Amino acid sequence: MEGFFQRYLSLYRSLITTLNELLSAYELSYSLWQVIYHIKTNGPSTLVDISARYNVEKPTITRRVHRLEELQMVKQIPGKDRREKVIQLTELGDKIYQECRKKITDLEHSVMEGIAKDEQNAAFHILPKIQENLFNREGNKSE
Amino acid sequence: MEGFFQRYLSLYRSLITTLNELLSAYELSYSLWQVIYHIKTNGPSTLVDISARYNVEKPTITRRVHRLEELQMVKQIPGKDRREKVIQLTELGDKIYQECRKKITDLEHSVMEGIAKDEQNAAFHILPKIQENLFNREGNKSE
DNA sequence: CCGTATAGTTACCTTTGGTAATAGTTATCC
DNA sequence: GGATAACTATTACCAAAGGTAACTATACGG
Repeated sequence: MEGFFQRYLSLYRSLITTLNELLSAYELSYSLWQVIYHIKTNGPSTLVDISARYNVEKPTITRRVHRLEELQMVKQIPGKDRREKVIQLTELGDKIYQECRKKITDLEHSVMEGIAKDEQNAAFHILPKIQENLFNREGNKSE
Repeated sequence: MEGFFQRYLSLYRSLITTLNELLSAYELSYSLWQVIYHIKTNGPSTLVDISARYNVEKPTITRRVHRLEELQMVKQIPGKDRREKVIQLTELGDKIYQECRKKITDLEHSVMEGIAKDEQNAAFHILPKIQENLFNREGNKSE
């Protein structure tokens, strides 16, 4: 499958730019959206949860959460552990989630226009498999 | 196809990190690799050629080319036009291209292990179509 | 109780890319 | 032919995103 990476990576810039433009209407970017999405999907979460989920360092998530607090889309409450802070959506955050979710889903549909359903499914299935293969290869290298 | 973007973008970080690690052995990154790849594929090129190809601003390419010059993988010669500088690979640049090309192709293969050929083909075909759909959507918006 | 692990933060740095302005060169068109 | 526009490349400045190291505060295990 020579040239696959090129095609894959070529799409990236277009896609992330479009998403960021779409989200900028709410003063968001895709990286901030990820936090909102994770909380919405997994319920109130800690910084460590989120950083583990996206395989990103903690300070990166600290920053994102602070930004979302400024935007009043998220608030932190103490966890059971006095170290922990549990991050949850505010009402505003939830409202904005709904709106963005809709727009992103629309975009997901419009981007697939004219593409056969079975091709869409193939691509959908293949992506996590590639990621797994990548991960395994990484593992092997450090043995 | 809900969740497609998430899957797509989740793979991105893993992939670009792996590629950058692979290329770091040659003091390269994927963004520098693009320049080498373009010259190798399209022959000696100007800055404008490259920036148009990757849809990236000219100063960005100026920087990449300067970096590649430092690494002595690329050199600039005057074009027919006294404004133009034509960028071409040095012998070293060509040698490194060959080595990286091989490693990247190996990676492309290993990442597809255990994935049916027709699924691979579907994904391969779908990516440019998605990009085109994105592009058309962009176009419509500014009308 | 003390050493270690964990959650989160802060300060600093790197990579990557964009925008605006500019110099030098060529094209165009009255 | 000369003014004006267009084009190539560069420079300086800025922004987004993420990483590392060091630190604070708290929890836990023996």
